[in-house]
Amino acid sequence: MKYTPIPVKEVVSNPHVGSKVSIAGRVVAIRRHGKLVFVDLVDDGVRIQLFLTPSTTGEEGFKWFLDHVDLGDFINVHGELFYTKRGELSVKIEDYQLISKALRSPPVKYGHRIIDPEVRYRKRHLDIMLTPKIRRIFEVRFKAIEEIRKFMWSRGFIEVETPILQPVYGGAAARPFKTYVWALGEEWYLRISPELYLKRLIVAGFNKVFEIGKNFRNEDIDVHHNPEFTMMEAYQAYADYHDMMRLTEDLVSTVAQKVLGTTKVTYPVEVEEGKVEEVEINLSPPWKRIRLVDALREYAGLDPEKLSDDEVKELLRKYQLKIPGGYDRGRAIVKLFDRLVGRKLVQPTFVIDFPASSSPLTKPHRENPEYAERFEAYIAGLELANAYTELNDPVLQAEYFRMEEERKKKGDVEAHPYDWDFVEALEYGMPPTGGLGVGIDRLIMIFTGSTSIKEVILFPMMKRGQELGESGQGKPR
RNA sequence: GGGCCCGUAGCUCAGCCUGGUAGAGCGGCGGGCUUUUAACCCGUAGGUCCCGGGUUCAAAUCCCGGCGGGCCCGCCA
Repeated sequence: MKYTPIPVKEVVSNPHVGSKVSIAGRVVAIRRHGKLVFVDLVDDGVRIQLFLTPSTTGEEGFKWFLDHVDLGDFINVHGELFYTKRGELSVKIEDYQLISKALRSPPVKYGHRIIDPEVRYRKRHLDIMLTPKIRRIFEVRFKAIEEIRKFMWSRGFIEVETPILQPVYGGAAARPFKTYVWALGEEWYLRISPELYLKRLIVAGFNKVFEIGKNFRNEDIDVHHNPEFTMMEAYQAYADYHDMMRLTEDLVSTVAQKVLGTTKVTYPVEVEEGKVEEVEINLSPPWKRIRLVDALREYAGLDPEKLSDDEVKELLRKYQLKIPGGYDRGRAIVKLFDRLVGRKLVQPTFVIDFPASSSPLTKPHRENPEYAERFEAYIAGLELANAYTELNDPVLQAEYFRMEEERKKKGDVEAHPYDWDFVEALEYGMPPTGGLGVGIDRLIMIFTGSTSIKEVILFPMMKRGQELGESGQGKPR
């Protein structure tokens, strides 16, 4: 190329009118007015207008441009910066080269939304290319992940990587994806959580670790769930779930401030039956803390501590809730909470102290062993985070694993498998530890006001479609 | 897993109820236009009506099955 292009972003942020610039980008609009042509060029998400006439490029260059440059092509441009009569910063093209050809024209005009969600998600390159608002969602996502790392590093956490392929899955209640390792001749799993490996690192003597990565859960796909999703998990020695609550609210509010410039966001919430409104959500600490049983009392008018088992079972029937692996009072109460309360928690709320039997990796509550020192953080009705004071007693952990095995035998496909290796690790001694998992995709939903997780995942899982080939989007030229 | 809705030109959609020559706008292409920016004006081309089967003299339209998508419910501690 004759000239080395500089980013359009630099040109736009500090325009030296009258100087010559060399830029490159994709042609997204051509407006022809006889012998006077305006072109919109986009480079790395930044748009600038180009201007050409036979007098700027020469008759031949002018004609060649109109004959050969199409929407979607990349061109390299050299020319003078000036303002048009309407006051728009533009580059007067003196020289240009076609540097890459688009064989399909874009399906919609730049700046417009692609309507069909199937096209948007399957051909995300088009969605992002043509719709700056969509690109913005992902800019928020990538910046937020960067700021999460900076925050964790600043708190002294080290970032680690643990296995995604695991011989025994664990750390959550979920069905796994299976895979096969030819080298070993064994069936392995994609992780449903990094939890048990991260706790091994606490056993190893690292005091503060975190990992950002994909988890895989073989479950249904809906507006809140994608089978592969991104979690940030953190573990801190000598900490408990109260410390994790402070860490969570500091993390979310700090990252929001850095990325969005504010700790207030708006999100569409169903304020009453069938009526959705944009509600302002304040992410500043401290967040509300409420015991799970109190939340049921406050938001659903139920008092789990006074209900008999028969009454709990009746409520399960009423709301058509099932407990896989057989009735368990604690799990039933959590189910009722999920069904009746979760979606009502719009402002940031820590729901704390879960029934012990629902939380097999959590340390029993220091004052009442019927409960576990666990919380879930809710924002906009979304479960954003899950955390607890980690169970570091290998004897009790082994007992919980045995109970999970029993549940699995009774048909709970999501019960934990027994992880002997993890129990053995605990037997070498693990300090008191607080652990936290934050759903990154859901955090980005909250930051961007997105009501579907697909909006914040670059390539959400979709069923195999037909090969569109020549009938695909954008007409082949 | 259950319910409802959708699939027609590159895009957005009408036509379907009540069977009879496949339409519009935008985009494309050609022409006009010297400060536009969803430019404008004139002209023009463009179809696997999602796929398969059935009914019928005749199916985009009616019926059955399938595929894909969306929303809701269940499930997701």
